[in-house]
Amino acid sequence: MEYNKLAEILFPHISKTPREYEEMYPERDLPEGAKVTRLGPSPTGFIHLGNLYGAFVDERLAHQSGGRFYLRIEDTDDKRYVEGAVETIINSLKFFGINFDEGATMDGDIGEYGDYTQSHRGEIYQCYAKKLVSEGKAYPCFLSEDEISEIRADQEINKENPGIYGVYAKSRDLSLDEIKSNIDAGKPYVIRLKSEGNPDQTSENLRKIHVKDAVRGILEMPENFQDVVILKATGIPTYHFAHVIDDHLMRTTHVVRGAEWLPSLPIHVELFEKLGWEAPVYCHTAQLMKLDEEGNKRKLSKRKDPELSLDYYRNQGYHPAAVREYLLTILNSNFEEWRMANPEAPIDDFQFTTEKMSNSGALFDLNKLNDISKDVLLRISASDLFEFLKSWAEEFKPEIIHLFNDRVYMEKILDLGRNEAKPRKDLIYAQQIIQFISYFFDDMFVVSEEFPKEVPAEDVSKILSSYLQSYDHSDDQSMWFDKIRNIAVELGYAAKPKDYKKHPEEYKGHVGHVSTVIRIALMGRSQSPDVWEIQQILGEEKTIQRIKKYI
RNA sequence: GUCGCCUUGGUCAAGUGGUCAAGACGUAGCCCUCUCACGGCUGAAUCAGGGGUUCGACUCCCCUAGGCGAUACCA
Repeated sequence: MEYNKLAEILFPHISKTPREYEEMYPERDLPEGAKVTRLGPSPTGFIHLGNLYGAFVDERLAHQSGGRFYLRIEDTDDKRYVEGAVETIINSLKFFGINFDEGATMDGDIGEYGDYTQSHRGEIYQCYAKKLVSEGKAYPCFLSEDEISEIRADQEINKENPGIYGVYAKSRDLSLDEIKSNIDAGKPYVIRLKSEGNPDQTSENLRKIHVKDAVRGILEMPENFQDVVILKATGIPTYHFAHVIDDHLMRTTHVVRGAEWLPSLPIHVELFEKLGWEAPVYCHTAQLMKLDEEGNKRKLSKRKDPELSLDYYRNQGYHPAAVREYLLTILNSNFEEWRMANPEAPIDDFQFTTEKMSNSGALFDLNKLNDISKDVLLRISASDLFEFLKSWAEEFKPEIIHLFNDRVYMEKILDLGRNEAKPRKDLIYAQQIIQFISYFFDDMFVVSEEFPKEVPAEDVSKILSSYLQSYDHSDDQSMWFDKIRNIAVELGYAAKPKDYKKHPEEYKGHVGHVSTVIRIALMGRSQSPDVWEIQQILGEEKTIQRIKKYI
């Protein structure tokens, strides 16, 4: 067989040589140890927490080592393409602090290793397919869909491995003339790898390959024996081929991808070998899981889990720093420890390592996110928090944008109780924060709770009118509370809850019940931060106004 | 079915032959306290099962089970 002739017949339009591409995309000039990583989303327009999780690994690996992190659009499956998806991907990741150094952008490519969109790289893939054909390492396969399903049916009956290999690779041995006449007859074909693997997986001489994985250590797997498709009938490459070509030519050093790729790793290893290239370091990360209705762990799914879409967190108004911090705690088991030792340190000071990554899938834990978020928000100034909430409201809750008209007022509210030795941690995410502080604004103020049952109706008005009478906005906190104690005692309530607990028969209730009445009148709810502090923010006028409504 | 990966409390997990098996979230109780939050203290709760190897196994080996994934001209 004259493979060179075959290659010319199949790829007459390919004039560039592999060598030219090698020169076009030379080794990167980066410092020792610098890592080059990439994110390769398919443009379905949907990204979830799992994508962010992976992107974060890429980003840290590259930027921690002084390397490069680029975005490559993997759109070899035109059926999945969604308009505007690239923009969504870039924006969402940017919001969560993932920035690319090069690759596809909304305004075209940035960087020397493009094109960064796979559908624009047809000639490159075909050039290398041509090379493989010319070396007898790949061949055109004319098997139709029907023929392939027949083969599969046979294999199932015979309990053999499914796929195109060995004797089932019927197009392997076609002569040049047969191929020519097939092509002239207009028969569609794909290009398959001519695998040298041994299909007999059970035999003694089954060959194993060993691959170093930065997360999982040395992996031992059976070699590939499938004549996998590398170029589809359309001339577009499959993922396998595109991955190998692109990550070589773009000089990727570390390939971070989900563990679902583990089973196809042998294919990639054989492709790298056949092309004479060194494979990158693989980092197969565990998948983020979720609990399904039956209580089983399940990989995050794009269709089934819209609530794990990144948009969900933006909608709820989680601060990106909180999401990053959460992701890092599940990404690296020693992060939490580090954070406790370095509560104020910027997150980028943490040395992320692939070795500390877990290799079993973590369940997403909203409780933990919320807990982390409280601490993260505490470290953000009221001024920054104001900006964050305002831009969140502009996007997701325009009807409350007027709350941000009075910046001084809002910042005081956000800072309430945050500057003490034991600061309050009330704030978690925007949606929750707005609800939490709603009573500061007349148009959102509603009385949603009953007065305590210990306080009869006539006492409510007595308490509130005494309170109003004695109210002095300039009282300090202890003067203010002494007055409440006095009101309580005068009306037959215990000055201290402990007294009431000891002798419940002697009192109607205790000072806590009395102050709850005031709290409900002012805030509409029985639970809130310190009343005196709230009044100071609310101002004298609004405070008196709200009490007066009850008299 | 076959192949691969994984398996410590409800969740995230430390642990690499000898530990009373860390810690965090959650949870229960107590303390602080005018409510809530914060903070502090205390508690309940884990090595999937079975075989080996060893003086000794969460740690090494084998088997089983379970979970997840792959088995496409999807990625």
